[in-house]
Amino acid sequence: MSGPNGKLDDAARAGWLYYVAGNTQDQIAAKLGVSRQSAQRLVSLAMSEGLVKVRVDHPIAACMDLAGKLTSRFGLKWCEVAPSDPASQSATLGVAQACAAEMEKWLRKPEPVVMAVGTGRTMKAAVELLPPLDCPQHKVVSLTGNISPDGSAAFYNVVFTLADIVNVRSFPMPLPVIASSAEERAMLHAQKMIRPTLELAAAADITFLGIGELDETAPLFVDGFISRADLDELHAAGAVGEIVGWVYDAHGRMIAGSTNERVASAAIPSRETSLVIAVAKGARKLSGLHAAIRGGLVNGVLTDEDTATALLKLPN
Amino acid sequence: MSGPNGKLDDAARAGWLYYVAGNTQDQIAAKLGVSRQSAQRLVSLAMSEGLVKVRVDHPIAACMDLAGKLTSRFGLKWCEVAPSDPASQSATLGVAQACAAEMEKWLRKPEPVVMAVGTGRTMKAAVELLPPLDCPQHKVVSLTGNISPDGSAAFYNVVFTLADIVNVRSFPMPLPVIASSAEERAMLHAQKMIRPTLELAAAADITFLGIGELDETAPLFVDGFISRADLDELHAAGAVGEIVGWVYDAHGRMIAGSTNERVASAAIPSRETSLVIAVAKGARKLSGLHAAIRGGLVNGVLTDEDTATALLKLPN
DNA sequence: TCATTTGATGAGTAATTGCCCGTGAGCTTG
DNA sequence: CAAGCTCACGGGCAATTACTCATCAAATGA
Repeated sequence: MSGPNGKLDDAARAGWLYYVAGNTQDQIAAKLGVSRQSAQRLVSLAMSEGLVKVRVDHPIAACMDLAGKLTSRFGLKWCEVAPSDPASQSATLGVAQACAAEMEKWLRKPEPVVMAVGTGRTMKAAVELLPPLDCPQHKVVSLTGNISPDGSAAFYNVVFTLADIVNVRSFPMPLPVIASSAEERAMLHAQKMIRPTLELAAAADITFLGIGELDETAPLFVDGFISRADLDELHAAGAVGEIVGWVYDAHGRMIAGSTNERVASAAIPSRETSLVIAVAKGARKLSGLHAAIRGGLVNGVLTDEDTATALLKLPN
Repeated sequence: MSGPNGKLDDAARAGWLYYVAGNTQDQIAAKLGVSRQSAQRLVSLAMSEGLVKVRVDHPIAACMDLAGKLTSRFGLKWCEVAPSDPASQSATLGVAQACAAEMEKWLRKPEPVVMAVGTGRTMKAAVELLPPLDCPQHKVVSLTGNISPDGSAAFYNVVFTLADIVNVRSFPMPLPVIASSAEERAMLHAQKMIRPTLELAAAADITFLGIGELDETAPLFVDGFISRADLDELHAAGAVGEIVGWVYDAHGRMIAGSTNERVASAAIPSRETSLVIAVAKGARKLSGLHAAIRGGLVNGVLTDEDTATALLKLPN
């Protein structure tokens, strides 16, 4: 009767009665003829010995699992993985929805929050999914300029879109994305009207950023912010991705010189004081996302299952 | 975002965080940005929607499951199924251990208990597994006589064995198992010394009984309590099993006449006032056990996995 | 033999969970 | 448009569970 495994037998019994039959620990104690405390120990033992296995039958479960792995693997502060929807090959759908949900969560907080936002198609899609909200206590600041090279408003700048939907104090950055020279950038940033916005960006509590790829379809190039020569020069320097215009290599180190000397965007908010979330999915953004994570440019990730799986196969 | 399935997504998330990640409902509430109560509802929803599946990885789990099925199928008050140990083909091992454990549980109760015991190899094996106990508050009464046809003490009468190990007031029945005639039985039962024992048996709180098969190896026949002619007569009357000498048919109805008119054993205690547990396993005892259950001769069963599975395939 | 260690136990208590109920938003119906 | 209805929500509270601690008995070892 009382062998060394008699204990585990009882633990299994207790676990079964608790998790499968739904008994309370009091009932289990009565049925097993032990004290309630012992029943509790048995249930706990059954769990810690792995006798009880729980699985969640829902696509979300795999996502939660991947998010947990990414978090511990790359030392993230936050991570969420959206289901990859094989039905729609929309570049953004699942991730954008999740991003909108997370933004909404922050915007619904009663205490004032400073939210910084980057730019790009994914971000644009996300803010368009936001429901109308009234949150005058918050501030939303753009990290990038909103002026295209041709002088028009940059289409993928998202602060205006967001402000259309959400009643919030918004702070666009009335600058070009990339200045024509380092000197011009310095001059622009020295403007009285710009300083408060830059300071606000640096004080962000929460930051949502898109990742720009730097292949032939690089948004910076396609949208005309940088030239073919700039692109070639960046490639030569090992550039793999870009965040609000700042270009970095495969280790997440900023490229020295080149277009980075002229980027008019605010710096990425401190990962010490702000939760900085990269929102990106897809094979084309994989290396840029990976580099941003391993380089510590971001401390939060929002991506989809496929990309998360791919990330886990890459080195730290 | 908030589709009809958004709710289930959240429920799955909550269920995952709760059961897999081990978060408290407060933590889940914080992560999902809802109130604790809502988190509780989500966890509960995940469970009731079947999103969360729990399984216990232990031989015991299958036993608990079978026990539950037997209980509801045959309307039992109590049921336990011991694992079938393929390693040892001992006729009794697992079941006897479980029987000993259950007996011990009763004997450890502080309040006085009247325990009635039947006879047989399984019961004998069970009581031999009992640890020494001191419980003078209880009474153990034998339902069967302890005198063999040759006048010696019946070997498989278990009260003496039990009393050797456990310090308890024991009440053997100083009678033959089967009298030579109905008249002799009446006379024996009328004895002054026997009446209190019979009354005690009728007042049992808990009863443990073996099931006797009635094939060629019927214990009653092999041990010489009944003759070949008796056995043939019983077969002709449809007998399939025997409990403390009382022979019954496939529906659990007592055989009228024949040896039953001479059985000196006490009646099986009332299933209204006593928990009457049949302790039996094996294919040879299957029909006898099944008949005893469906006929309501017992309201508790202790058997092994194989026998339990076989029982479930038989009609009510 | 006796002191020490180890492990199990139950009391007490803090934390967590389950559930009832009033409230209010959103919807249907007259 | 008002009245009635449904239902999700969160406050509050009781039940349940988890954990800490002191105690005790068996095992161990000098």
